[in-house]
Amino acid sequence: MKKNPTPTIPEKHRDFFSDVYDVVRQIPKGRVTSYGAIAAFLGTRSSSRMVGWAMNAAHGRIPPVPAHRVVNRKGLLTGRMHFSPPEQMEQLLAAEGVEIKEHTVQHFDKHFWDPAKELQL
DNA sequence: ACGCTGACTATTA
DNA sequence: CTAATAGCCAGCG
Repeated sequence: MKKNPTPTIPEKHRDFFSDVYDVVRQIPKGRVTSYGAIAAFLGTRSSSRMVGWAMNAAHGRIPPVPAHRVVNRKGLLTGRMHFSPPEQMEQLLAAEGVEIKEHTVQHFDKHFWDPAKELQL
């Protein structure tokens, strides 16, 4: 245990970053997850926005963070506009076997990967 | 210091 | 199903 995951007192939000990146990097190929799932796994369920914020800082990070595998709870690739070419995100997902239509993950529940259930600690 | 914005989600109508 | 509202918190003008 790192410390109390209190959302109001992230003494070192850096831990939050590390945790987010660690989880995202463990997403299996061809799977996707949501910001809320990661946030809930970290204990900051309500701070799902902070996950996206962490993702924004994930660019240029090594080892690389597969941020393209993280979408919102509807399966919509809301973060596509933050990639070099916005279409890169769905392109990467498509290359991993994830069907994308109208910037949205098809069969989202099927490709969904929940760290709290699959990773389990 | 104050208000607005944003890679979000859950609840309520 | 959609629309509006609240909660969340770092960053920026």
